[in-house]
Amino acid sequence: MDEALHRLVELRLNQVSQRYTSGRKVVVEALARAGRPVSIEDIGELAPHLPRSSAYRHLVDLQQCGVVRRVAANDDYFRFELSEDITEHHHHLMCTLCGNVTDVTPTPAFEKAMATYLDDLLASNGFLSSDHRLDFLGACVRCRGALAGVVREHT
Amino acid sequence: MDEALHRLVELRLNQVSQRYTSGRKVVVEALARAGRPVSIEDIGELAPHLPRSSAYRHLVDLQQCGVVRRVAANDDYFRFELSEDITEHHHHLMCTLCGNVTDVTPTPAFEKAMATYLDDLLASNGFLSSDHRLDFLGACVRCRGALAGVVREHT
DNA sequence: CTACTTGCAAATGCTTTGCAGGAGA
DNA sequence: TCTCCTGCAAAGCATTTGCAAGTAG
Repeated sequence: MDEALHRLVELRLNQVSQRYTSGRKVVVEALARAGRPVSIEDIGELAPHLPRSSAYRHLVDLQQCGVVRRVAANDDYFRFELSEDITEHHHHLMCTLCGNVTDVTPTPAFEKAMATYLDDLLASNGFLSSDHRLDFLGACVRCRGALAGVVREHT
Repeated sequence: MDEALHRLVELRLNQVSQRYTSGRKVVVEALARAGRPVSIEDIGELAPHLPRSSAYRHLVDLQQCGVVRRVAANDDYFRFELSEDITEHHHHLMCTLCGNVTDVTPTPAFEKAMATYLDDLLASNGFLSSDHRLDFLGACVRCRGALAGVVREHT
């Protein structure tokens, strides 16, 4: 299962004359295991022996060959995830309380509405979109639970 | 027209014991005139006499009182725009060729689909979203025209 | 007068890069 | 053996902050 992923990454790296080395593999595995956008900090924890400068460099290389996508979260740190043609198209739930990001897959009904909207944008603005990102900001279920506790105490 | 905006900003600043000074007014006017998310660089051009450190500080203050929202574009620079309760809810068209960002207002049909999707997210993930951002990445009409020219030349 | 503002210069901290040694094919 | 990769340390650069003078009310 992960074999297919590794082979795909190797192929894409080779296409730009680069090698799938152990350091790069570590990064890819960290992203695959996380299943959500991870920060450099996260990668530092998931791969303790990998120097930061190498992690940054691997991420740049993996972005250039289309394996990784950089995600701008609502805070000051970039996150990284496997690109959607490797995983699946998804949206992000960003908790503004704890900062964590979760993936969600859109419902068919919503995807249909999005497709229609894309057509509208091309017709009305001449804008041809190749990709989009939809991020929801709010409170995750954990933080909402914690908040409810606090509120209860104060009443 | 702009009078209402200025009064609103002054009110919000006063609520946190801050003053609506000329420097802050310059920033607000730059954002209002631009009508799209602007970078610090843009602000530097729109308000040449305002020091950067002051611009940054004003933006922080204006964010804290809910007048300004920071937008993470696809490149390395943050952009800033008036918050949606002052302007109107909108999405972004981000051109990956020239880097410019344009605002678009969603169609009623799409807004309806979005509302339904929000309900789904609460039901399925327990995530209560207070806000969302939808950015389209692609090629704007200008750049597409320029590209077409290049492609034509090469055939 | 007292509290908030502002400009300058210096600091901060994430991210990038030069370089020299190491490794894949 | 020729490229590409990697680690370290140093540099870059957008953004933040300390401080002292300025200003609003």
